[in-house]
Amino acid sequence: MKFKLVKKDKKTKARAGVIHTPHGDIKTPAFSVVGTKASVKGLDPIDIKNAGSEVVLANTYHLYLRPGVEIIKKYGSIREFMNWQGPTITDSGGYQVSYLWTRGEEVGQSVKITDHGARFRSHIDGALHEITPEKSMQIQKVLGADIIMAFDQPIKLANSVRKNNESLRRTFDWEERSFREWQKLQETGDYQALYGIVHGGLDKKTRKSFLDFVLSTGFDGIAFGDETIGADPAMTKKGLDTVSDYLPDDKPVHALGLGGGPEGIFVAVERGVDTFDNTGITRMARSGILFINPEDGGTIQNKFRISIIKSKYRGQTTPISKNCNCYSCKNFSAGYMHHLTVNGEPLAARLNTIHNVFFVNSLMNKIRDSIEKGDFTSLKKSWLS
RNA sequence: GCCGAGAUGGCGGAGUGGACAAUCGCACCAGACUGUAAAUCUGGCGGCCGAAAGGCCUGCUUAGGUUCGAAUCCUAAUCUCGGCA
Repeated sequence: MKFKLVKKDKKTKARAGVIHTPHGDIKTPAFSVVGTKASVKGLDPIDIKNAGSEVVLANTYHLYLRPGVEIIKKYGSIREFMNWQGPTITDSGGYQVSYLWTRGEEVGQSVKITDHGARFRSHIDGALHEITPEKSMQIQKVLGADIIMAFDQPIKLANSVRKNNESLRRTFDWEERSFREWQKLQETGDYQALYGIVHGGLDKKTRKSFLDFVLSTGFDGIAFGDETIGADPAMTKKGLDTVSDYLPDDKPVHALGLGGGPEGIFVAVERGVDTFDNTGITRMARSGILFINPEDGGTIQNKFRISIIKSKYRGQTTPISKNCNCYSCKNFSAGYMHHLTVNGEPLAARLNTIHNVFFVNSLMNKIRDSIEKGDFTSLKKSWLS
């Protein structure tokens, strides 16, 4: 993998670049669409490509449980398994084993995390499993993504300081072990870039020491995780501001689970984020929340989105947006999309997802163009003011 | 025409003397969605006032009646469904 910076914005830390991977280039800033179980729900690889996506992010935890590494081995990698030709990323599964259960009653029963690793029960059949940093790397080697993540344990702001400090200490150790195991595994096969994850929440000192650790260890890229990067743009701002001054030019930066829609994207990009993934964009599509740009009435207040299930769209003969060039808007009316969504037709998931993914990819293209032309700030103004 | 069953909120359907403005489901309305256990989840849903707690009004086909009290019991009417002619 090689990251090449094309242009840096003068007023902000936004940057345009290219990530060269063994399976294609990713022009940055870019959105990595999420295909957790080697599938972007509702889309096939042609749809994904036509919606403008260059990279897909899958998940170690889910694919390890199903179909399992032995099955993926038969295909070669998730690329062959899902027939996606382009670059891929896998998340390490650290996030999943730590926090997948916190919504249920089984908190503390289904997962036990020690310095050695995470023992947990499968959400599918209850079987006991363990993922260690080494094992996460081994699984990700089989999955064969171009970019892989170190095994970590995200903190939660609601947790006690003591618990979070333990997670942070453990994550340093886990990431170092991930790195050592990864070095061994890269002796064969296609090169997989390993990103180290910078934790620390809103604490500048911790963030900085994590960043220093990631840079000095020799990871190929930098990832930001935890909830401060999540849904709230104001929080994302604070979280990224802790270390955005220290990001190097020669390492790509990924925001894991960046939320907040267009606003969150601008916040992240102007702080040096090159790639990000997000599940809401595709998940919201399936429940009928669709993005619209400023020309169609998108604002910070409405979060640049509409709900296609609202009765006002019943019978509308025009598309969601006349300005949108996505397959759905070019071929179908808003009234038909409303009808499909209200009725839970499988086609609704596809058309809605295509729209949202295309929308975000288009925004990323506009952002990239504006950085190259030197007018990123005015683009941002036209969206956020 | 006769015999039998029934009529509850936009719909389906509970409740069969007081805890009922009425379980629940659907529909509808509003909201949420971070490295996806999510085609998911949450809230509202007779009217009026209130941020809420709560208060007032109207209400279980219609008209009477019994009762301290009726969606629930009685009488009649209307309508619907099933069976027989």
